[in-house]
Amino acid sequence: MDPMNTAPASADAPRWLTGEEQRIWRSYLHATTLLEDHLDRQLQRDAGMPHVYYGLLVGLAEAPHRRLRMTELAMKAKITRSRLSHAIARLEKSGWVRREDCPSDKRGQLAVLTDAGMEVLKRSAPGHVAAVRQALFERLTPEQQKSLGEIMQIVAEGLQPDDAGADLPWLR
Amino acid sequence: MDPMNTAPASADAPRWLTGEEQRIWRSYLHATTLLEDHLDRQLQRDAGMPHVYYGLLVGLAEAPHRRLRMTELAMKAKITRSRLSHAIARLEKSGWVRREDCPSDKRGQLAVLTDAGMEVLKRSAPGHVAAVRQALFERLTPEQQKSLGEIMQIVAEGLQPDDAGADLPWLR
DNA sequence: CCGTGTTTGTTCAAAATTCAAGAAGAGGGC
DNA sequence: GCCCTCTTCTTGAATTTTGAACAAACACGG
Repeated sequence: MDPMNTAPASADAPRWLTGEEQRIWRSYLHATTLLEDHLDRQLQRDAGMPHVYYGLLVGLAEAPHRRLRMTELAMKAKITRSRLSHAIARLEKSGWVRREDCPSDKRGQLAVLTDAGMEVLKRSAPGHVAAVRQALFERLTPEQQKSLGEIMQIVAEGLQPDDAGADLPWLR
Repeated sequence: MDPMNTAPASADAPRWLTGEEQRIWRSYLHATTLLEDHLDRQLQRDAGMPHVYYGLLVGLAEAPHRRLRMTELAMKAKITRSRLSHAIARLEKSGWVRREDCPSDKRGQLAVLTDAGMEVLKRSAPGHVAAVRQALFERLTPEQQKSLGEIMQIVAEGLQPDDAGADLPWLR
């Protein structure tokens, strides 16, 4: 009846994590930071860019005509437009991306993957995939892989900026 | 018999991710970046520091006498000593940590959690735990939580700098 | 005690990220 | 048209992170 009764946000007696939850959370933190660092170093060494930037090139390579509006690319990569602006500037300086004006919207910019960008992707993709494989998939059973996919899907959905009000169902 | 036969590293025909593996990997990337951003903003707003810094305070709070050698703290938090140096400098400027010389090793430094640091921890912990709960645990079944713990444990173990040569068992 | 190699922690500069602010265009309503 | 609001993207400054280089102290074989 009373929504405040079932979700006391953060007031009153805080509900701490149980010992088991703490172990899970710590494992999560350790695994994710170690993996991200690992891939960052691998790509910095082999491709000359951090993991996020690599992800941007992949996003462009998959898009029709290898180009995407800034906002779309930002959403696809789950980063802010500001961050993307800086990132694209850097990738442009490296010659892997160029900007184009959007014909239909004079405010808009298209990020376009250059041939050089496609090249560096082709060249570094195998090593990157191998790293992901070795760090993640090779260590997990098929069941664990499936489970991981479901779990991450759920978590991601719960955090989409779009679904911001998802925890206020009575306002929908 | 021949180790090279079972692990062609990254040469020759690269073994790409299957469609299902790609979905899993993307979900992983989206979930982890969204969650880390979410917690970073939450803590920046409520505690005035990013998530990693908060983790450092927690690490100190758990340590005997609320103090830890720099290297130990760095290992506990899975970050480099360089990064830790900067972070501690910042936390020191905020008054939440202070440095002490290590008695037994003149090279060493101890990072010590101050009372003010303990205060900010106490004050912001409930909100942080609530955020973790809401973003992660509340959305997963007990089985999924258990599975997540096991998976992350495995991944983390595989990336520990200590275990660097774990994929070269014949050298052990 | 003297070298030699390692560990510890810091520093610098360069790179990356965040946040707030802002310019410029789009999209209506009137 | 005009006004108002929202969207798009960029910018600049401050913060954070990285990687290499470094000094100081340790460890230890000789």
